[in-house]
Amino acid sequence: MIASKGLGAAATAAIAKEAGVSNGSLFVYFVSKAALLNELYVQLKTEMGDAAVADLPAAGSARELVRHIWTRWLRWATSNPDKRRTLAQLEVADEITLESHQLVREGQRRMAELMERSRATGPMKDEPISFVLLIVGAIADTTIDAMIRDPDSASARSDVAFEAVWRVLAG
Amino acid sequence: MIASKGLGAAATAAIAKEAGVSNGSLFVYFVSKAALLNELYVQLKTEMGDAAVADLPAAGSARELVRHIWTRWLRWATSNPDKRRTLAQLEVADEITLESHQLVREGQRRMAELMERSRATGPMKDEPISFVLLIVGAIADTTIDAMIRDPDSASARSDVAFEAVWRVLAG
Amino acid sequence: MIASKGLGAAATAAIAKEAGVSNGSLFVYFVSKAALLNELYVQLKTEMGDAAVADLPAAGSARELVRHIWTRWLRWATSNPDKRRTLAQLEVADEITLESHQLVREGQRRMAELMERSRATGPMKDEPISFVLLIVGAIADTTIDAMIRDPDSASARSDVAFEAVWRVLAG
Amino acid sequence: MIASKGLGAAATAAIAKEAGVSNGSLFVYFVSKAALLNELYVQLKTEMGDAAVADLPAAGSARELVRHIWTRWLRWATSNPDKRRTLAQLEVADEITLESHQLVREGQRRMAELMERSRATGPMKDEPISFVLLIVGAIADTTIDAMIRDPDSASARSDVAFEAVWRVLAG
DNA sequence: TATGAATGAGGTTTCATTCAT
DNA sequence: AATGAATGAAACCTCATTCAT
Repeated sequence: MIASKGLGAAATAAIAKEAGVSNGSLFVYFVSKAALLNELYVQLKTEMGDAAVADLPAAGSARELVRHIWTRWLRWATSNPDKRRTLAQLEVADEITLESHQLVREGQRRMAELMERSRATGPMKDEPISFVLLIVGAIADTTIDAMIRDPDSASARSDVAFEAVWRVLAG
Repeated sequence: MIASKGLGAAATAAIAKEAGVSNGSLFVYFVSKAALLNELYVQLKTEMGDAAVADLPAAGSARELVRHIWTRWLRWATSNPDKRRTLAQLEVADEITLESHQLVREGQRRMAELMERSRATGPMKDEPISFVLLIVGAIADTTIDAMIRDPDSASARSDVAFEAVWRVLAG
Repeated sequence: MIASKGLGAAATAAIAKEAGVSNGSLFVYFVSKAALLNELYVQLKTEMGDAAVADLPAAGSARELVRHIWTRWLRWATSNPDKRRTLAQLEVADEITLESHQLVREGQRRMAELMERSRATGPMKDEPISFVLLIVGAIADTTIDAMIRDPDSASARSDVAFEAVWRVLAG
Repeated sequence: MIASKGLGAAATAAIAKEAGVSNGSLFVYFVSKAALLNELYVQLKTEMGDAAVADLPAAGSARELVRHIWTRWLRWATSNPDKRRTLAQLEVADEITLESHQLVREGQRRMAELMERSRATGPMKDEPISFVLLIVGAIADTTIDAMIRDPDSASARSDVAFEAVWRVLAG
């Protein structure tokens, strides 16, 4: 619902109906609409993070590992455009608390560690890792949007963007 | 108001009060709340674009010109954190029409031309210029946020991020 | 409320208060104010039509049957001056849709059939039945208003008006 | 404006614009919107009444005189459908004061006198003349509406309706 | 006298939340 | 635990009227 109509048009009554439960039941499980949104946000973000680091080989060069993550990340997003779009909306919603944002950052520690290795000797070696992660995330999101908008060039765009990311990280 | 409380909390009554006019007067000048937001969006975006390309020297290497833009751009954003935050909210608001987004894109043609020259021989030479612009914009926004969050390192962060952008564009 | 203050003064808030429910509850049962008015119109008009043809004897001359209807019709209207006044307002309200007007016409088919028989050999035999019905309705409404305005002469006026109607129909 | 959009959609601002004067000027000449509507009502009704009794021959049978009025009356209404429609709206508007309604009745004394002669020996001789006038007016309005709706049969309908009116009046 | 910007009360409608069943 | 009717605050918007110029 959020993906198609936007956050503003997602009334609790409509959400409950779509979920096949009654209006009141929604508030049995979520103390408020904000709580529901926060939980949804953390869950989607976690799912995305898990998808990105799934099947990560134990060994391999830093480039190979980042490439692995990059590919899974973008694949998840383009395979789940609704979830991706919902995430984009929730990311900037002011109902999402600081706690949720922090919780999510915890869940992406695995990815952070990998980035850490990749940029350790590169030109961004003195920046906070959180900043580096945000930069890479921003590029990824932009790439994903372009891929969804223009599926025919999706694969090529993903490759070019990965090279750009690698130049950012490793020079 | 939008900057501090978010778009959801910006009721027309509150906006009018803040502006020192009556509720009704607001609708004398803007046909609807959406119209107000769209006009605000276009105006802020135009102001930002103008600030970025102000005092652009007639000659100079592509790198110097992009550096010039980058500096002004980030300076405007960090000097006007409220406007920057408002813009970030409006960018994803669904009240903003396609027309406004297109109008804004027209206004940034100057920047687009410069980017065009910079990436013409680089690794992104075959991508649509709109995609390249979006990538650079995403990096800029992320950098701006970091600069506002941590003003002490703002200057250093801006420099490092510019180098990253240059690597993205020119290899 | 409509009867006493007019349609313009019947705010949904006032209607809800009068009905003993909250403002919001009104919109649980009626999708909009227009929907409420339309439903009210159809219901009142149906009630009036039903009252007019109630207890209609199976046999009898055309004149007797029309007289029967005339009497019941005027009795209903004078016994329910509020409903009658409301109906008069709704009849010309532009919130009432074409659908509602047509729906109402269906419901008065019984009356139409009787009129049909009455004017079949009279001077209006070549006019559309809808026109004949409207003429009779206009005379009835005018008579009802006069009866409400001056209750003492109500009975006499009803009789005289019926004779006039009969002259219109049957010559 | 009232004719086309209905009374509800005739805002003073729109009326002023249509009239080619400023918003404020309207209130220089009319103390309130209600005053404007009342004046319009009286004026239109007077115009209609005047049109009906224009060129009235000094002599002639009662039937001929009523026929004369009937013809002019319906001609005016069908030639000025906008005015007729406006009048229909104003007739039931609750902004129109009792004074205006009475004023109008004065203006129709000429017509009343004629009706008086026509029904003097007929079956409605004992009814108040105001009631008789209202009945005739109701039939006229219904006929006019039918004529506007179906211009092809307008002439025939006018004739048939006049005969009906005559039967009402003179038996 | 003419103007038109400013006003603010009032209208309809939405929706997160509650609570008796 | 599940329900869904009821709620009322708050949102957006309209418009008759005023008044300084």
